[in-house]
Amino acid sequence: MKISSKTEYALLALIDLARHAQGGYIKIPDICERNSIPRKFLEQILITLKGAGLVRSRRGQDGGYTLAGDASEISLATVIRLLDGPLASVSSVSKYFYTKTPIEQNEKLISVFREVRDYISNRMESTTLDQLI
Amino acid sequence: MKISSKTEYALLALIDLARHAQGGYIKIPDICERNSIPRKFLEQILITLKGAGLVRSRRGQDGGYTLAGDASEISLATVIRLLDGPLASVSSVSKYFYTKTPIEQNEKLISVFREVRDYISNRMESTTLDQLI
DNA sequence: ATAAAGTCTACTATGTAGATAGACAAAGTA
DNA sequence: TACTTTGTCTATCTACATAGTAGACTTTAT
Repeated sequence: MKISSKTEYALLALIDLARHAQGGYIKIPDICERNSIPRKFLEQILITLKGAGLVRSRRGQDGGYTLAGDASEISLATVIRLLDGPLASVSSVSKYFYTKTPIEQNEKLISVFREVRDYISNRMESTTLDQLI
Repeated sequence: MKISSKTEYALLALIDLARHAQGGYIKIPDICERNSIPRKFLEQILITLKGAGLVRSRRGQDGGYTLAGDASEISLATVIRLLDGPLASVSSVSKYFYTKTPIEQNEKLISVFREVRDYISNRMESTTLDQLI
């Protein structure tokens, strides 16, 4: 029922990039310092973000990171799913969602959690980076 | 962002007890069988529930468990908090909730998560066992 | 060439989830 | 009283995830 610090750092880093979008490529140490993120940890996170096409990078002097597209195209849901996996809030919700629910499972209980999951999903899907600058 | 199976089992067990409220004390093996819960695991969970005053127990022949009060007095929130801890969905939300938010923290980001946490909280607080039978 | 970046691979520590095992205690029943 | 049936307590275990750290390597601008 919580978000990992990996995801939290990823979001802070992306927002940092969005804020400094005009400044060209932003260096890892700058992002780290402004957001209190451990350097080596952020490196890994950025590589994941790059793999997903959310950011671009350049090496060497004047290198660094920058958003690959517009901040309005990146939702919280995208980032969370990338780093933390599915948003489901109870294991059965995702496990049995597409199959028949076992008789033992409580339909009403499942539906409460499904409702919560849908709310979270909508909220995260509809919030984009540009709204967080 | 998910509920542990411990909590899931606890809820299933409590609902089971609520369903069989007329039948006096319900035995652990019966609950296990009806809900596919590992026996020794459920034992521990029930002891926690008992410690919190949600259920009562009796040993020996005709022993077992029963709800301590009315099913309408037990909310999902109570059970989840008891077994999984706070409902907060991002570490900073609970960590900094009562203190000054560090400048590095993104106010808007925090408020999105706070909003989600509040929604979950309300939903879980207002859903009680008797609605799940 | 060289310095300043990012990149890749590996490792480690710590905690938590999800159990399992077995001795023990109480309560009812013959 | 002895026995059986139930819950209770304590200890232990394995697997995996989280949250990082270390260091050698590669690319690029000057």
